Amino acid sequence: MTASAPDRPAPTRRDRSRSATVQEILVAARRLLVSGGAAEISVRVIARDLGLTAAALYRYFPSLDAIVTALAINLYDELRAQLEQARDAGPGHDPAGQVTRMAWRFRNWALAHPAEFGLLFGNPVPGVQAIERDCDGDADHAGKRFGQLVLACFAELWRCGGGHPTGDDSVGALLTPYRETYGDGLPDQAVYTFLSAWTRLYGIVAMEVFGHLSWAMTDLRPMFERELTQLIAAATTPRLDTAAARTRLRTR
Amino acid sequence: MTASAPDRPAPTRRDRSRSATVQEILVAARRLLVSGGAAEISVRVIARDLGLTAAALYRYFPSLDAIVTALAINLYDELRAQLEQARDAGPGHDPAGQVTRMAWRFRNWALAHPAEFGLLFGNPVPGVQAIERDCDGDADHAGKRFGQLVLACFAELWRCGGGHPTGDDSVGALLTPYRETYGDGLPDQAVYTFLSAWTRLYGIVAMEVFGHLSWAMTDLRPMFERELTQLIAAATTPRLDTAAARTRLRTR
DNA sequence: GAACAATGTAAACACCGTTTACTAGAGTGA
DNA sequence: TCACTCTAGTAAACGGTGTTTACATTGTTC
Repeated sequence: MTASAPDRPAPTRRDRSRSATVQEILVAARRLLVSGGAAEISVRVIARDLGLTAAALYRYFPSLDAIVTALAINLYDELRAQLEQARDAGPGHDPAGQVTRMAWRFRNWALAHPAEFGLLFGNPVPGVQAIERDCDGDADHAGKRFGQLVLACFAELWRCGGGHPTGDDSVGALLTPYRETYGDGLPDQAVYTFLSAWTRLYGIVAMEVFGHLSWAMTDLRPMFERELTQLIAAATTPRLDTAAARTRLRTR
Repeated sequence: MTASAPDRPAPTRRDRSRSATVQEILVAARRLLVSGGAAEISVRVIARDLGLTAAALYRYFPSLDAIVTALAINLYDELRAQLEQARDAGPGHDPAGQVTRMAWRFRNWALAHPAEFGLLFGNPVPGVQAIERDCDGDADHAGKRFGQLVLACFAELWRCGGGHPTGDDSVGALLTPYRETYGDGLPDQAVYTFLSAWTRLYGIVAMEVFGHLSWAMTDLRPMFERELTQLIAAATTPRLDTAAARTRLRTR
C-alpha cells in the first residue's frame, strides 16, 4: 500500500513516520465516522485531533474524499479478515459450516459497526464510489475481493452438494460482469444462487442496521437464521425451491 | 399539513402565498437531492434558486434538517400514491395481481429515482430519522403508513389463499412493535411472511439502486421477478417453503 | 556543509448553517 | 382613516467547512 515499487527500497525512518501519520489520520477519520456518520468526517477535525493544521493533511491525502476512500478500503480489509477468521474457525472440510459461520460473522460485524456498514453497503458515498470506479477491471477491487471470498466457500458448498445444472440457464446473460473477472469456472446457476443468497442476507442486515423495520419488528435475527438455513439447503440441493414454486404457480 | 386547527380558518391570501413558497423550497431541495445526494441540499443554494437570502428560508423552516424532513415526507407521500395507483390499476378483487403490481411499481420508482430512494431507504439521515422519532406511536408515521399500505393488500392475499396458522408461532414475540400499532387482526405467520417478503424485495432493489452488485450482474430484474412469484406463491400456500426446507435439512 | 526534498505553518478564498437587528409592507381593529 | 401588529424580507456577522498558496523548518543525502 505504502511502497510503490515492487522491489522494496528499504523503508527509511521518514517512511515509517509517514505511514504512521497516515494511520493516525484514518483512525481519527473512523472515530468521526462512528460518532455521527460519513458526513461527520472533516479534514479540520482530524487535523485538530493530531495536533496539526488542516493544510498539513494535504501532504498525505489530496482531498477529503481520498481520506474516505482509504478508510473504506481499510474497512473492507477488516471485514474480509473477519470473514476469513470465521471461515477458518472450524473443522477441516465443512463448506456448509464455513458459509454459515461467515454469514453470522458478517451480520455481527454489521450490527456492531453500523456506521462502517453504512459507509460500505449503504447509500453510495463519493469517496466509496471512487473505489469501484478507479479499480474497474482490476482484481484488487475491494467489493469484488469481498464477494470473491464468500463465493469461494459457496462454490465449494455447491460442488459438494452435488449441484446439477438445471434446464433454466436464462440467467447466464446477466452475469457478464462476473465472467469478465472470474471466468467460467462455475456454472451460471451456482453464481446466480450465490448472488441471490447474498442479496437476501444483505437485505435483512441492511433493514436491521438502518432501522427501517423497527416499526414492526424488534429483532431480525430469527429471520436471518431461517433465511440462512434455507439458503444452505438450496445450495446443496438446488432447483428444489424454485422448481416447486414454479410448479405450484402453474397448477393454480 | 398547513392548517393546524381542525376547523379550517379560511386560508387567506397570505396563507396561500406562504404555502406556495414552502412548495418552491421543497421543489428546489429535491432538485439538489437528485443532482448529487442528500449532502447536496443546501439552504443557501435553495435561497439562491428562489431569489431570496438564506436567512429568509428560516421564516419557513427552522433548520436545514427540517427541510430534509419535509422533503422526505413528501417523497413518502409520492411513493404511496404511486403504489395506490398501481393497486387500483387492475380488475376488482385480485389481491395477487395487486401485490404484484405494487411490487413492480415500487421497483420502477426506486430505479427512476435513485436519490429519493436513497434518502428514504438508505443510510439513515438526521432529517429522515426525525420522522420516525417524532411520530412515535402516531399512526401518521410515514414509514408505518407505507408499510400498512402494502400489508393491507398482502393480508387480503393471505386470507384468500387459505392461509392456515402453522404450529410454529415463535415469531410472535418479535412483532410487538407491529401489534402496538395495528392490533392483532392478522396471524403472526401472515405478518412475518409479509415482512420477510418486503425485506427480500427491498434487498434486491437496494442492491441494484446502490450498485453494490454491479461487479457481478448487470440487471437484477429477473431476480426480482423470481423472488416476487415465489413470494406470491408462499403467501397463497404458506408453510410449504419453510417446511420443505426444514425437512430437507433434518434428513441430511 | 550544501543542496534538496519532505513536512509543517499562516493566511486567504469561497463556501456552508445559523443568528441577530432592522425594515418595508400587508392585514386588522377602533 | 389611523394606528397597530405581524409577516416576510434584508444585511451583516459568527463560527464552521474544504482547499490553495506562499513561506518556513526540518531531516536526509551527497
